[in-house]
Amino acid sequence: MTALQIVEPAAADACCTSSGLPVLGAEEAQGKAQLFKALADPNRLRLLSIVKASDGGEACVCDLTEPLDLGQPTVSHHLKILVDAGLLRREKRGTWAYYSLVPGALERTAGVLSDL
Amino acid sequence: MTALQIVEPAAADACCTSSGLPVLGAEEAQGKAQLFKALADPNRLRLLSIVKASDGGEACVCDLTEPLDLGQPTVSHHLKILVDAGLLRREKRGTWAYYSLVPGALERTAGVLSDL
DNA sequence: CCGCTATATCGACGCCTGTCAATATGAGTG
DNA sequence: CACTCATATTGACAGGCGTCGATATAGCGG
Repeated sequence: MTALQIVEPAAADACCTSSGLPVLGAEEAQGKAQLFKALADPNRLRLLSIVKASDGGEACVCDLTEPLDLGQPTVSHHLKILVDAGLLRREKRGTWAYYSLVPGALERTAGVLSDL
Repeated sequence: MTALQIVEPAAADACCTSSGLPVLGAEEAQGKAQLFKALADPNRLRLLSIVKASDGGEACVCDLTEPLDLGQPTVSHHLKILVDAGLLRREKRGTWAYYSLVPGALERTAGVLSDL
C-alpha cells in the first residue's frame, strides 16, 4: 500500500540520461489519474460547467438531465463520479438533490498539473 | 456532426433554476475531455513527471520503459497519446527518440479548469 | 552487406466505462 | 394510506482502452 516506487540506476550505455530526481510514484499517480478520469468525459465537463454557471452555484438533477440529452440514471451516475472525485458536493433539500462545486477543487486540480 | 445542442426552456415547476448563462458546448466539451483523457492514466502521468524531471527536460524511450515496468510497445503507445494531446514533443536524433514537454502545455491545461 | 539496437505499428485479448431500461427508495400530497 | 414525483441503484450491453507478443522500420557498426 505504502511502497514508494524505487527507481534503479540501470547502467547507462549511450542514451539513458537518468537523473535521480524525485518523480511521481506509482500510488500517487494512481490517485491523481483517478481525479483526471473524472474530468475525462465530455458530459461530466458540461455538468461541472452548468453547475458552476447556475444561479446560486448549485443545480438539481432536473436542471442537468435536459441540456445534456441523457437519461436521468446516467446523469445521476456521472454526478456520483464527480462527487466521489471531490469536485462536487451533494445536498438534499426535500425531494430534490442540489449539486454545487466544492470550493477550490478545480484550483487544486489545476495545481496537480504544476506539481507533476 | 456539427449540430449545436439546443436547450429548450422547459417550464419550471418549483425546482429547475435555469439561468441562461453561457455553458460549455458539446463540441468544446468533447475536445477538452480528450485532453483530460490523456492525463487520466497513472502511467502517462508518470511519463510526464519523468520527462519533466529528466536532465535537459527530455528523455528517450529507454529511459521510460524500466521505471514504469511496462513493455516498450506500451510506452510508445502512451507517448503517442501524449503527443497527440499536445502535451509532449517528439524529436528523433539518430536511433533514439527524445520526448520533451511542450512549453506551456500543462499551464494551458490548468487554465481549462478555470474556464469551465 | 549483415546483423544489432531502438522505436513504431499491428492484432488480439480482457477489463473498464458510458449508456439505457427497469426497479427501488424516499419525500411530498391528496 | 395510496399516489406521484425526484432521485438513486441495479443489471445488462456495447464500445473504448491498456496491455502484451509479434512484426515492421530505420539507423548504426562490423
